Amino acid sequence: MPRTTAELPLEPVGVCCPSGLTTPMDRPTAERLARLLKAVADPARLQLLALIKSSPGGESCVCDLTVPLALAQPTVSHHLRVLTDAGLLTRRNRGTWAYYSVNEPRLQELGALLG
Amino acid sequence: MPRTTAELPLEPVGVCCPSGLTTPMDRPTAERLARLLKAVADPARLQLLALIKSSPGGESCVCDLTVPLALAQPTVSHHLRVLTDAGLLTRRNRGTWAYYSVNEPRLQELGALLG
DNA sequence: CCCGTATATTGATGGATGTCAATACAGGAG
DNA sequence: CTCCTGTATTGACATCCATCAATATACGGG
Repeated sequence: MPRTTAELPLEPVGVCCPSGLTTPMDRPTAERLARLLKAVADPARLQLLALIKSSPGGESCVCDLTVPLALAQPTVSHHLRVLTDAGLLTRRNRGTWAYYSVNEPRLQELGALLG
Repeated sequence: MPRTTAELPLEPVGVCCPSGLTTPMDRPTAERLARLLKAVADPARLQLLALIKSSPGGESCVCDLTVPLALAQPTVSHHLRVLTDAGLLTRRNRGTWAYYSVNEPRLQELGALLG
């Protein structure tokens, strides 16, 4: 994956399609939504979302996440990037630390897609 | 993937964890949920769910799905199997035909997980 | 019993992806 | 400027996965 710069955040769910898969879906739309769902469909990333969301202030820095996930720091950074590129996390730098928080409206849009 | 027999349907979402990722999640739980989400995180399978759900009677046979998906029949059968193994589709045989319908409560559980 | 149709399974293949070690980058302390 | 610490990126590797052609299985009709 030769990507030198951050990916554009994917577009929101709601603009493209009705909730609940109530209508046939064309391929391009399905591919966009699948990319978004793939961002969530990973055990480490689910744990990250749950951890960040349930941590005090609703945000965590990378160093607080590697231990509970039992993964190497670059791996955690990778997952955080995938979630951020999907628009599900927001990064905020404070000094040397990078704090991530969950973009909840975005998550809810994804959930509404299925339900 | 040497699988000679159909997989057990995965357990429902609700039994394992609160809605909305409001609490830290252990690895085994995260892996179960990720497997479930992976079943949906594919363009062809999203199209299948939308197509089946919006077809008359809420069910379709394989032969009605290959053309709109523009995929070979074995590929469609494969995706239907993945969704069925995840408990998101139900198969009902009528003569030579296999009719699939969406297990909507199951889908809603998945949606509630995120929202 | 044999054929045609509908569906499922197998095997092979190219491409995506999760993981880590090594390295690069950035900011603060001294 | 120079170290140290926290984070991001690169490169490599193993595994997974979507896809199709070929084949197998199942069912109904004649």
